[in-house]
Amino acid sequence: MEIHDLHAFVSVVEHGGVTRAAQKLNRVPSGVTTRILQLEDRLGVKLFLREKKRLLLTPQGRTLYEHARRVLDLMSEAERRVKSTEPGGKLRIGAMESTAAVRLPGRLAALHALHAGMELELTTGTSAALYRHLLDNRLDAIFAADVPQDGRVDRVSVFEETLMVIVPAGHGNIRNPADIACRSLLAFADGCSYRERLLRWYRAHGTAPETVVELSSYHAIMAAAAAGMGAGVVPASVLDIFPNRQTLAAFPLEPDLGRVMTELVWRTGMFSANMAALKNVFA
Amino acid sequence: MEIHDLHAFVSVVEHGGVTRAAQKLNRVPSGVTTRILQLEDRLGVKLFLREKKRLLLTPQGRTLYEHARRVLDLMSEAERRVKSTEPGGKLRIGAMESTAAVRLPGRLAALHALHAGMELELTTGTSAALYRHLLDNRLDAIFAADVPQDGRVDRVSVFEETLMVIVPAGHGNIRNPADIACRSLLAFADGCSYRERLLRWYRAHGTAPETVVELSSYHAIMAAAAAGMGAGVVPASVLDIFPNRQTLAAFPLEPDLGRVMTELVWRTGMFSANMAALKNVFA
DNA sequence: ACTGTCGTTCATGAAAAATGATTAAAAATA
DNA sequence: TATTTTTAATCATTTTTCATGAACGACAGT
Repeated sequence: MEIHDLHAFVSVVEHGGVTRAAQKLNRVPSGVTTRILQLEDRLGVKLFLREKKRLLLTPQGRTLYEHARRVLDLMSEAERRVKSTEPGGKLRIGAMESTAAVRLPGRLAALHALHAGMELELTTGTSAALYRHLLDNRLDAIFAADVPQDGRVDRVSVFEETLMVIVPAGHGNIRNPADIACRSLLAFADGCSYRERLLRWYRAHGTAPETVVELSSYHAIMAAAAAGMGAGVVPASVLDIFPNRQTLAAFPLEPDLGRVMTELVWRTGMFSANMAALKNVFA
Repeated sequence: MEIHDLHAFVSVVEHGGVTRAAQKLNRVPSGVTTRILQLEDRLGVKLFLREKKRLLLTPQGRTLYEHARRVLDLMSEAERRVKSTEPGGKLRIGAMESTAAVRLPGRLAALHALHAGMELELTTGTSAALYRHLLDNRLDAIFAADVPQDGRVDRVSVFEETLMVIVPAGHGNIRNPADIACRSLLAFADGCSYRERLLRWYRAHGTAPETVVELSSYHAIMAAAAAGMGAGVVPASVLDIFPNRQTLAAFPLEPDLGRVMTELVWRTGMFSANMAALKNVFA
């Protein structure tokens, strides 16, 4: 039961005869006959009732026809979709928590409005985790920071974030880690590139936070910082949407560590129509 | 894009490699590789990204996979259904008006209850019209009377009807056409075997009705007869379900013409599982 | 009786596919 | 580090499959 056979069969049914079917298929009638006969033989079922010189579809033939028609339609649909340069179907996007919260909602909505056929799947995670998933082919594109140089991926810069050290309101100015009154560091899960940057900053000044408290959302970090649990680090854009902004004091990290590029990264050779549409919206 | 190719492709995707796919397909790996490469070539699209002897599905590959999976499922479903000896799918039944009204409802309901997968399509018409449709393969089975002997069809007797000549209540006994006081004959459309039988009866007695009024339902015929418009002929079974039975007088036609066998008829060689189920309910 | 149409049968040549051996590169193991 | 396995790809060869064209038989319409 190959597509070729079904094509011949369907053509015979729809054109009501081997000869006309053969013409439509640009084939010789005897070949079409052989196809049908072979099909009947393999299925062990009579597809047509031969009467005089006419072919009458048997009930089994009708059953096969109905299915064959759907199969052929589905096949051409498949070919169309695979070859299509139009966006459509699933696109698995990964993003850092902060990016997902501040940068993506508006533009992803715009993307969806532009290409209704696209199904966007958004997963959040740390830059490191996202990058692993990209390499494992579990994500099609990620928004991440500090992604290592790697020949297997292509990238384009999309946002620049400014990292802010946050402490309770009233805290004095912060120029280096020693200025931070809080001993605890409030941070995101391991693998978070912002946390990594802050720790680099500590190390650069020959020190380290006493303890690190891992929290699972930026809102939690900011709320904890406001409550005096410790110092945290968040992008300025995230800080801007924090409802109780006035409960926090915030100081920019020194530029070489505090200016972070968020990149849109995808696997080289995996630049699909969906990827193009995504890139278009952001870059 | 043949089914064979799709099989190889989905197997590679699902087993994550050419080697394992080849094992599952009882084929040699090199053949599977060639298949995939050919598929990519014909589609003009990279299905896999080759990275360090590993195959990673591209977005286009994923699109194809999703469709291919459905195609293969549909194919096996088709094969299953075609080979199946279980009733299911459409069965196009034709019946005379009288049979459809009196004999079929109960048993067709039973048939449907027995095989929920069957879709019964009932068409009514005269025996002659039904027979034509059967030969044209527009019906799968018919309930009809006086179907000609014909090597192209098989048959089985299912009901015996007794034809009754009906006239307004109070009419005297009827033994031959001359006894009928009414000049008009109320009859079904041309091609109705009952009407034909009644006319044969007239001819056998060397006479003919003055005029024939064609009506489109047995209820109309009985109502018209009750109103004195003319004489009609209906099966006793139909007469039994007429609401105003007492407004009519009815006399059986002489047995050789008045006893009519209704047969279930189908085309030789078209005895499907559905037909078997139908026959089982009636014979 | 003639003519044209239709589906089928058959032998033949051409195209396509599976195979097995081989290679190159990477991963697993010692 | 060295060795063994595993993996996908390439190539020549064999096998299988398919389309072709000619011939045939059965019918339909003038």
